[in-house]
Amino acid sequence: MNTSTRSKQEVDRWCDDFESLCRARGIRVTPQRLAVYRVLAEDRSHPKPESVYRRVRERVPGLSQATVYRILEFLEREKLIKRVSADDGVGHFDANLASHQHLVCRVCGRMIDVSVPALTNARVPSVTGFAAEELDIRIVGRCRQCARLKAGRRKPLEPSDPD
Amino acid sequence: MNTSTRSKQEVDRWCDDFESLCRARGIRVTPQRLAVYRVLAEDRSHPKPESVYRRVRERVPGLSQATVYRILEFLEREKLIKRVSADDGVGHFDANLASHQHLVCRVCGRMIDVSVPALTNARVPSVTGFAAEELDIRIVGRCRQCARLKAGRRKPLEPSDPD
DNA sequence: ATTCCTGCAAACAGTTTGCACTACG
DNA sequence: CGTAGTGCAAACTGTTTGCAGGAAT
Repeated sequence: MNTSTRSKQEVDRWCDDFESLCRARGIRVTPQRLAVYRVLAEDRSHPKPESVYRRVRERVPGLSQATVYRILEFLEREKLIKRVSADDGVGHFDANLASHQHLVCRVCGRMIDVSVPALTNARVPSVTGFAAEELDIRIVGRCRQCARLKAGRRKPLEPSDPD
Repeated sequence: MNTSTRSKQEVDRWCDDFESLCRARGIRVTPQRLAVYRVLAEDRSHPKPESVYRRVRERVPGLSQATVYRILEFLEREKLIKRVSADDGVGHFDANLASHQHLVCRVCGRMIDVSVPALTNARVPSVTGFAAEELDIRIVGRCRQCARLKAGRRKPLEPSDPD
């Protein structure tokens, strides 16, 4: 099983839920929004806007980059997707709203979903003077491929979306 | 006490350590590097390159932005400072290498150091096929100021470096 | 003296915006 | 039909790079 995609049936279900949730909330459902959401639902690799754009465009030819940015920002504001924190300075998005953590390779930047029970169940600490809502946990290290390489090479693999 | 600065004596000590560590490692010590490091040591607010530039420039007049970027990247590579993950798409840096967490306000973006024992002591989980090295934990919520404001206002306060 | 660092300015990459047009509900 | 969404292109912000001169060891 390819770890960076989801099964078609799961994706279909997510998209159906997405569509009904939008309608219920009075959010307009456009082909562009549906397509952006679907690409995110299919892709576990936390793609960047540019990569979302490339893939959505194959299905919605006229699509413009600006629209992708606007949709991603909008869906994030509506809490229908999440923006995941990364230190490469570019946005990464995730349709998986369930509590989980990310393995982050410090060499290639790849980000892989995991769910470590001890962390998923960790209580959000109470801190005075701060309304803590959730924990965002990244496990930083080296992925299998990068761990093999001897130090020295700078960028053995391209970041998150190699395609 | 101002939570976003460190005492002069502590800063001096950090800078001394920094300088001797550089000499020991054969890293050239330039006024620019020293000044960038000092600004980071003084500032607990995880400043962006632009804000580091502004402050360092007051002390090193000729300084160019490119140099700040180069120094930040260099110091990070040498593990003398850390780049902290943020989702505003711009780099944020931290001279505090001790294990700690960040409170991140989802409204204004402010990032505050905390050390929650339960999290600081959390064991780095072992994940097959991944050489896990450290945990990067962000506690996301609303800071005191932003928690007070009723929903509606978009950006009550400016992100991390208001000055 | 040699090697590495810095300043400058231009190039770049990612993201945002104004405006006219289109389409969802 | 009205409002909100989209496409296009230009503007912007943050960051990187090439090169010539300068400084640290």
